[in-house]
Amino acid sequence: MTPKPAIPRPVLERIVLYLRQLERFRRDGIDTVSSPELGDAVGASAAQVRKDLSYFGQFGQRGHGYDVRELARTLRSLLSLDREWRAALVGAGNIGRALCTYRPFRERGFHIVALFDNDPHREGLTWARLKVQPMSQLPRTVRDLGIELGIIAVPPEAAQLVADQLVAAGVRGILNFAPTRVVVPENVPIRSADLAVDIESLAFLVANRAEAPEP
Amino acid sequence: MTPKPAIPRPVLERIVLYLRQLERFRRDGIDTVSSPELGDAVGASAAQVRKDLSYFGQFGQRGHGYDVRELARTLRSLLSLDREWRAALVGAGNIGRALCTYRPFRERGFHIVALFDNDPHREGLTWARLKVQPMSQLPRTVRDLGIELGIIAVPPEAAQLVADQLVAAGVRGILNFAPTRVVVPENVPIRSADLAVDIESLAFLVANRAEAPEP
DNA sequence: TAGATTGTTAATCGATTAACAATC
DNA sequence: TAGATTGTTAATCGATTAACAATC
Repeated sequence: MTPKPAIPRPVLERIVLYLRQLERFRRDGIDTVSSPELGDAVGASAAQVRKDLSYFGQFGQRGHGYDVRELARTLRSLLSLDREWRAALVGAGNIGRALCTYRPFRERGFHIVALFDNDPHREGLTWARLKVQPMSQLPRTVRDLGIELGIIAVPPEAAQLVADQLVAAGVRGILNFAPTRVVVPENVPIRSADLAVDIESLAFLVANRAEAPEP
Repeated sequence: MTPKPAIPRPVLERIVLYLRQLERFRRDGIDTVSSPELGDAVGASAAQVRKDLSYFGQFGQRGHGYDVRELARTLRSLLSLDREWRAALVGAGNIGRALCTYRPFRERGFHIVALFDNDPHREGLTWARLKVQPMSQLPRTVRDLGIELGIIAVPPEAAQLVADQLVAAGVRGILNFAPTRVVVPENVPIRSADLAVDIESLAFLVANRAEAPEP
């Protein structure tokens, strides 16, 4: 029995982009796209589009391309984005507040349904209709609300402890915004959005940017 | 004349992590680290640490390891993180507000010194001592304040236009938070922090996570 | 000196690109 | 049918890992 081959990370991320673009095409009334068209729109090559899609199956029609609406629906389903996801957000600070009402999350069905912070000054605050709860409430709330995802938006010093608590409470995946490494059991996927790494590497590129762009 | 070899993107990102970790070691009073120690701390192999550092030079002492303080200072300098960077933030929405006071940026010398938004409802708002300016002020402000970086925190529909305006105004690098592709001249480095891609790919991994972790 | 650890080269692995037969 | 475009295989490219001589 062959276990389904793992999707390489870069492929997965591009598939997400393809889906997003397909939905935009749809909104623009476009019914069919070819791999070069889809590639152009997201900054990938036609070959890459086809190769990436082939990890998931065969969706095109030779000579014609892909049906926008159908491929979008299929990818949404394959990515499990055709349903709601409930998340607990830990850290009632600045980014935390922003994420509570973050449109791209909402539009995709990601709902932050509980808010936690251990700072007594923040307990009882209400953001986007959510009351900030103490961490002691985490396990109960995760269970009661059927929360599957945890979002870490605390200072780096606290991130590992929070991750441990999230895992213990039963979340199945973690999105980490703290600029630090967090170790979790390998059956709990974790993705880090490390904004500091982004801006710092950008600064390096600016400071050392190619004098002469290729002709 | 050999142009200095480009640093691969993954290498650059890890170097940023090494620097961060070295500074933590320093704060903990650790004076010397070996490549396995540094690697462990950031989740890289010892070989990778050494290989990565070798893109920038030779910093270790055989038989002893690396001097924490000295390597940190050297990397800070090579990454151009031993100086201040001024950024203009476009988009006075939720993420914009969070970024204005985002500690990891501040601590690294990234200062948001001007705030722009074209929504008349937001003009005149003041966040973190910055008054929201209309986009028409961008070129003048970039010039007057010596702004080098632009941060895009507007809805995806507006992102490309804002990027064009930032480039025209003279910023040298862009950090894009809008969940969309943005095209800029190739002498302007751009990094995208696409939080939607992060959470969506996380959801896929959760929904399809390996039943049995490797033994 | 002996032990430890670097810096670098060679081997491996994985991802991207190119090419093209299949086929709508 | 002829033209277009897919799905896939093979070739290339790039990044990671392993190994080890150099050397502190």
